[in-house]
Amino acid sequence: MPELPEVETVCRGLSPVMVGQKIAAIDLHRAGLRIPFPKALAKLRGAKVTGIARRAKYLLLRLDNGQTMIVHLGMSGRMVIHAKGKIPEPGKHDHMVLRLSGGGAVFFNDARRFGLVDLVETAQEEAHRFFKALGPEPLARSFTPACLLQAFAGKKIAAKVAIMDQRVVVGVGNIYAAEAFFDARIDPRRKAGDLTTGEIARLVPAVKKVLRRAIAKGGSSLRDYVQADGELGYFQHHFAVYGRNGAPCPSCGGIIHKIVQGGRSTFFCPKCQK
DNA sequence: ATACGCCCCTGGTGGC
DNA sequence: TGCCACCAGGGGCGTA
Repeated sequence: MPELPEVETVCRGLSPVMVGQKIAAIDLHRAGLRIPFPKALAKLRGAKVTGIARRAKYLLLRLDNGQTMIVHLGMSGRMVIHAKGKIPEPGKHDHMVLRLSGGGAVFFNDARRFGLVDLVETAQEEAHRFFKALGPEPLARSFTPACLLQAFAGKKIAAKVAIMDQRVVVGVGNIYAAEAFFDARIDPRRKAGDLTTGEIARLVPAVKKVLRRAIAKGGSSLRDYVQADGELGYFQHHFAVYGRNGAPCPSCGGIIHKIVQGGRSTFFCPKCQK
């Protein structure tokens, strides 16, 4: 159930395994996930992976045929690396198997099937229906307080719901939204358009901080994970508020509350976050 | 344009 | 031990 830091970790873990390798075969074990698997996947045999990038929570596998394979892990997707000679039979939820020229394989496993795989001409990537409306990357320099202030202007929805809108800024999921609002000491129930310049100036660095910290943690755990079982991107986090309803606030010792916003759980400290 | 609810799907967990 | 309700970190899309 990856958020941006997990996807970034998967991206970094997959790179040394896949970049420079050719796709020897792609095995599909069902018709598709959230969207049908593109027919053209079958034609990728022999294409070389030239790089792996991330946009929002999408993994982008750059190929030397001018195309990019887009992979989204959804809520439960995993990429599992199997070394040459140690490739098991695909299991129930291993929907796509990428076999590499070096003899290894990468399994895309997704129990809930909210993930997706698509194929796009790299040159036309920006115009892809999933990408054309995306906001800035949260860790990019272009994501500034001025930028968020403008995006929030006039919005009547709760600020925490708004920060998860991919048109405002990409990749801020439910966990890190909660953590960022706690870090910035802002009540997640506040209307987005009501946040002051000063609050926005706290929120933007808070978003960057919680994401950077999680990515750093993922990176440090990467080697162990690959060695353990090939599964990428899942590591132990420590959260200040997420999932801690009823527990003491790490700052004031008060009780962390849980509410529902936009159908998702929000955790916050009413004493610290105003 | 904005806001909101729905839906895709399976598995883990906790209560009874 | 079994059953079952409930919950889960995403995000596109339809409707008002």
